[in-house]
Amino acid sequence: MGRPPCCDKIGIKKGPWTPEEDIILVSYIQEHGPGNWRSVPTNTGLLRCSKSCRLRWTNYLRPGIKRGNFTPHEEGMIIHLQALLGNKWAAIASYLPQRTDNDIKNYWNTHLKKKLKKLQSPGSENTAQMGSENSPTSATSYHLVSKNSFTDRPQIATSSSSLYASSAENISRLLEGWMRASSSSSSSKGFTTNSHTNNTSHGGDLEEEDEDLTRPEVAATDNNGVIPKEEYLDSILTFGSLMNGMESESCSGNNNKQKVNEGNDSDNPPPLSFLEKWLLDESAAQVEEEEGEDNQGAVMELPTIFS
DNA sequence: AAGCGTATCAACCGCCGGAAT
DNA sequence: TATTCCGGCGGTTGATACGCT
Repeated sequence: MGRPPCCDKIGIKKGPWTPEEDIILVSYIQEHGPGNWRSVPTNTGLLRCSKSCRLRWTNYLRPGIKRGNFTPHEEGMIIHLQALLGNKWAAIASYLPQRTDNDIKNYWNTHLKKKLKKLQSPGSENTAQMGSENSPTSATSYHLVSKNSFTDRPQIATSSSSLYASSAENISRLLEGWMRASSSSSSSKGFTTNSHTNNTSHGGDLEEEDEDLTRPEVAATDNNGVIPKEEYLDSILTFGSLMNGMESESCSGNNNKQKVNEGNDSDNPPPLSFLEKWLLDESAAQVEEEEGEDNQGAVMELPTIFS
């Protein structure tokens, strides 16, 4: 009974994805749109199982993904949503369209859990309550009083500055070349641009600025044939656009875009609820907050509307 | 500089629910 | 209705980067 694991097949490759595989996958999805993952390995020749393809796409290659460290507002949202929903990372991610559930899950496990534990520890004035690991907390009122408590976050450099050590230097350079050559013309089309416009519709806060925040440490491509991760991703996506979109620009600008967007359907939040209204309000507040400069020491107090 | 411990995150594993047959 | 298939989700792991001694 039950079906065998899809990855049990002989010849299925595991482990980190190579740039070549990324290009193949992106090209294929740009042409056919996400979905029907079962057929992806077959049609692309990728020696990966369908799950692996889907995961790679949704967690890494999908356009509109914001990388780098989380903003205090995002942290607040995650904490609050976790309290409300429990470890429903996909649900939580739907409120943070630029973040993947995997990212949120990782961030929770590596940062927030500890942070809350700290705050929860005896003697601490800031008592942020946590429920059991897998269930929503009963107390959903958090007062993460001082924004300073977030300042010990690892700096951007930790994740986004890590270089994507390409296993195929040639591909990296090829991609770099593609990107440079097309940056002027493709800057207004293709995945990245698409995602930008796509995600600003529901509370996607300050993507442009956030990108700026995450990019400075990513200096220009170094001289060792290693490209920064973000630039690498841009390259992959641009490459995919060029591969599939060049010959039929209008097609890629419409049909494919739509298909790709379908892949983000899960990102489309349900109709506005009380929670969502609050989140959007918070988002707006966040914009003002960020505009006001980094306002160190400012109070970030989460509302207690759910208590 | 080397060794060691810790943090981070991409990717895998296994289960579940819904769709298809 | 029962069975199989597929996509999705959450938990976990392993490789690597990072920081400290």
